[in-house]
Amino acid sequence: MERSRRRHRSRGASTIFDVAALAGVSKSTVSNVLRGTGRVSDDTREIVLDAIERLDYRPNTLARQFVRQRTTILGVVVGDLENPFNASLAKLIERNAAGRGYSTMFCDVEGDDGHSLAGMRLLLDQRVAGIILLSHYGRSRDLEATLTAENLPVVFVSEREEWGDSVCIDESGGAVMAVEHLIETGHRDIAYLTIPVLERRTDSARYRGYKAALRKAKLPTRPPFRWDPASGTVRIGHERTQLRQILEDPRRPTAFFASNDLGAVDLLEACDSAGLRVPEDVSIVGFDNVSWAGLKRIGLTTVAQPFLDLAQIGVDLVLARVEGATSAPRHVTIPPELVVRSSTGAPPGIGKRLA
Amino acid sequence: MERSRRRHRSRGASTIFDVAALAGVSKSTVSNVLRGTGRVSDDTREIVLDAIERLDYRPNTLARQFVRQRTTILGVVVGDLENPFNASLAKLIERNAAGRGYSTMFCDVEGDDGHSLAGMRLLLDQRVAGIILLSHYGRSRDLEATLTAENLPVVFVSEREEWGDSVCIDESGGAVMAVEHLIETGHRDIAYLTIPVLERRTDSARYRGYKAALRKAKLPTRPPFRWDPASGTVRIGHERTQLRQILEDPRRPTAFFASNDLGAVDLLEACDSAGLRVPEDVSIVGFDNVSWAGLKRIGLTTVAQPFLDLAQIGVDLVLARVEGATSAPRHVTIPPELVVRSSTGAPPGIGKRLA
DNA sequence: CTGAAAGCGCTTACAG
DNA sequence: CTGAAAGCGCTTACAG
Repeated sequence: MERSRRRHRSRGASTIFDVAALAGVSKSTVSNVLRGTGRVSDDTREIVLDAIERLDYRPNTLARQFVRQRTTILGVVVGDLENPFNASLAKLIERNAAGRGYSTMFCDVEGDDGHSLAGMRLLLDQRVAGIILLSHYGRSRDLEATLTAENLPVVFVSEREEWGDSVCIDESGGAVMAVEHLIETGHRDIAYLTIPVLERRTDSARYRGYKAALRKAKLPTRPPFRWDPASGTVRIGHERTQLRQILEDPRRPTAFFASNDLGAVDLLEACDSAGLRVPEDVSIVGFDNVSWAGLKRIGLTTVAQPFLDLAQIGVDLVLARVEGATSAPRHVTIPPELVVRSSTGAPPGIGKRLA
Repeated sequence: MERSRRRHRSRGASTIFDVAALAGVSKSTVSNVLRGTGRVSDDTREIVLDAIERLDYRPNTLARQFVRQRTTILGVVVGDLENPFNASLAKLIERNAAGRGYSTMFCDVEGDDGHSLAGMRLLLDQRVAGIILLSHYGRSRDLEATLTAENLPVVFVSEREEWGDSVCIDESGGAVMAVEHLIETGHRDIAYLTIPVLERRTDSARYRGYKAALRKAKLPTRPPFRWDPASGTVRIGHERTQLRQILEDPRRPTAFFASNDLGAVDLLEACDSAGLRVPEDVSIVGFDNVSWAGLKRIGLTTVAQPFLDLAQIGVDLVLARVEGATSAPRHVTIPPELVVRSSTGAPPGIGKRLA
């Protein structure tokens, strides 16, 4: 009777009930076999597995997720999926998660907060098992409140916040590598140039590395050049000026360490249009090694983030917690790598001297 | 009694039961209010809505999806999420879907088929409401079988297959625009150059446009140059040669229409290293207008795909079907747009004549 | 217009 | 080791 009622289901996929009936056991036993709960005799297991195969049975994920009130979905919150840095990371995260049986649900929280929050709600309503945050641009307050309230595993990738796990490169160490490369190439006047999209904390760490490297070499540091490429304005301390003016000033730095590749390529273009040659007149180092940094026409020397490691460790961290770990937040730091290309070279003075 | 049993739930979120109790009505009525099923008196509705608000009740999505055996999740299958073309589209699709209350689940099916199929299984097991396919690189056979078996709404974005809805630009029309631009600039010997990643059908359409434009102008066409940038080999008909040789041959085409931007930028670099100036010696047009095509150092003239329209129409099409439409497959074509930058100019002969 | 009841396909104590 | 039963939080005919 129960059987006949059930048959008006649209899709004829078999259920745990069918398997139990065919195997001549109870649903509980089938369930135990399915979940590998040990207390099933080998004979019974055989019979059940056989029935499963004969019926081509696959457990209904929706039912399982419902009864467990937890899914095998990972939520990925990302500032801008189109940004090549995020796109590279997103892809690898998806691959890693899929390899471990988890689906990946994305939420692009760029732009206005209303949309972002609505998007986050969708993610939370779907009861994702955990959340991976990529460059969420710091609206961390609300997030923290919401996510800790839900008691959801959270990992920051390429970013660090104390209230969740995190994996990122040694940011200031990477900056040191960048600046030391410039110093070795002969530069003595190096500026740090940063753009608004960069997360504040990341920005400070990179600037810290910049200062450390110069101090170690007993060279002067400059305050950060805060550039808004859209308007062309640069803020240095309390002073405001145009990038153009800086570039046209003969006392300009001979090299720029840009806080990320997007800023670096914008600077590259600004140099081009100011008639400055890179690297003959100005050297530029970027940060991230986004996918187009290696285009020959760009040839950006940059600090590479090991995307594969970031993605893998990020997924590991969040899944460990999803699957039960309850340690204090773990913070993993991995080493960056300098990639030297054609945007750096000896400063003009040295160049002449050598010639 | 039922009440007390229920209270060992971990999260104290209120359920439809709580709302019903507080409002003094049945769960059915609450459900009717929630789903806007019309047969509820205004008074009752008021009371229920009030209770919902007081309890900060939000329906349990997992339960709803389970009982309906359908989710509000859209699956996006993509060849390579890191590819800037796909990344742009993916982002906009996510934004559009979220705006309409649907979450987006990604599956990157790049590379080996085993992983791809496993990824697809995850998507299907999650009972996504519909599927959006972006450049899935043609392993269409299995896909069609699987997806039609599941009777799932499917839309192809920037691609066309008869067995699902689709939205794409007028591919051959775009190619005509590209080639006519070259003709107008003075070129008489134009080649079509294509790379392996391009989907076959797209490739043919673009080549068709190439031929049409040249024939209309009564200019000679060439067979497609099939280039594999990895090896450097070009296949033209049955002949095999190296791109380098083609470029060094004085009888080389004065302009290349590359089948997409990735191929175009590779060609640009090949020209650079062969000592050919672009556009003085060789003109290049790409296709897609990926995010970095506009970098000044690249400056690729290209046929732009209107990403926003593609994403929006794609989501519209699949959701229409998700929400009940049952028409025959619909195929939407939208116009492309030529973006002229610095990679095209007059051919060498004309240049001299003008000088 | 409203409510009682069955059902979706699993998991999870609990008995035996 | 195995099974009967309750329960997860909704939706959906069906009666009234």
